[in-house]
Amino acid sequence: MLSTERILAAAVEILDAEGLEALTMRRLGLQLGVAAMSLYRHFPNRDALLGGVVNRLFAEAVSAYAPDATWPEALTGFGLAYRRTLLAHPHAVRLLATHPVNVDLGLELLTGLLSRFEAAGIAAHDALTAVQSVGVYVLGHTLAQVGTPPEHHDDAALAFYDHWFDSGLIAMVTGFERQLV
Amino acid sequence: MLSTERILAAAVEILDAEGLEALTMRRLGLQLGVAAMSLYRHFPNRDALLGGVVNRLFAEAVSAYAPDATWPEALTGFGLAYRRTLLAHPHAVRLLATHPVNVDLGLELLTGLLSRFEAAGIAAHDALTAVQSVGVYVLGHTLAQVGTPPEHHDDAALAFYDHWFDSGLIAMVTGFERQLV
DNA sequence: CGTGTAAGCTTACAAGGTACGCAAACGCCG
DNA sequence: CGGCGTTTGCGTACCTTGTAAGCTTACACG
Repeated sequence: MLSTERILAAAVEILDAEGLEALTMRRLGLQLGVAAMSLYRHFPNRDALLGGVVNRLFAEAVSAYAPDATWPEALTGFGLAYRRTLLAHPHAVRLLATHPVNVDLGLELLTGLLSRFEAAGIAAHDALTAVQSVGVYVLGHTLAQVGTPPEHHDDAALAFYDHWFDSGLIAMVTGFERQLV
Repeated sequence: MLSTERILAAAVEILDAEGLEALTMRRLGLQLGVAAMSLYRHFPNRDALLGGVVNRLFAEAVSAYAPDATWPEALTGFGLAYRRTLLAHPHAVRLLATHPVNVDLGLELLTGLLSRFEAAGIAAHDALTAVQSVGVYVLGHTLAQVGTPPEHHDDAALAFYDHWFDSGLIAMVTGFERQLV
């Protein structure tokens, strides 16, 4: 029996194993032992399906961490966890870039993190700005990393990206620390 | 007479006027008064053509500004100019996200900016980290902005994105200022 | 048992990228 | 000036992919 969940799970499998180009309706149907057109009972079109994959992965990223006590620590932890999840699904990063995460879902998933700002007396509006800034930094950075040609995928490159990521993240978080009282 | 330059210029035109989905080989040929297959004399395939568009737009962005004296000012100016160019070609932003800019071209275009770090005695390696961090922040932020559904494209939204962008950029630059002695 | 509804299937079509080989135009040489 | 190789563009055709439309099967419920 087909279900939204089963379809999305299969989609992520294909994505991870074979990349974005391989994620066609027919290929996905094959994976599920079903005809391509059957998928349209659950999604109006391919784009909606990809959107579902995006929301699923973002949820995975955010659920994978528990926010620390202070907001700078929690914010840093969010950035690290988000990056870790994205790098675990390298072929999905381009999807995240082109299919924005559902805003309401994003806010709901991030309440834990946002509450750390609230506890420090920071306006919700400023908290959101900081969290979103880190979010787009992580996405942009990961895009750059997964976009490098495969011949550069050695240990030195890994170390370079790790260091670069940390520097930028630290700069941003400390910058916000000064900015937000 | 067809040339790489003419093709890329026409591609950007179509992109700006009709969006990324409209940029097909046939449509581009039409624009140039030429058959689709003729384009393959200048590009091995569509992806290479899109890569050309990306490099062209990045060059436009970087050429559009002269770096200020101190590196924090120059870095901020770069971020602002890069964002301005991306927002001037909203349909191209997804391209920039999926087709990384040629590294050597990027470095060459950014020598002016990097020299400001050098003048302050900052290691080339650290300078690159800072510049790239701002670059991916700008791209990520612009992706988020152009990805918002059109019904939210009012003045309030514009102000929101502007403020968010500035906050994140300032945080990052001041963060690097503290980090880089 | 009859029937209505949900789940999946079959077929078919329209785009779109691009391989392949031909044709025309141009430059260079004798 | 004539021949010819090379460059530039074209026509045709093929394959892949998303998806519209309508059919079929099977199960629930009276």
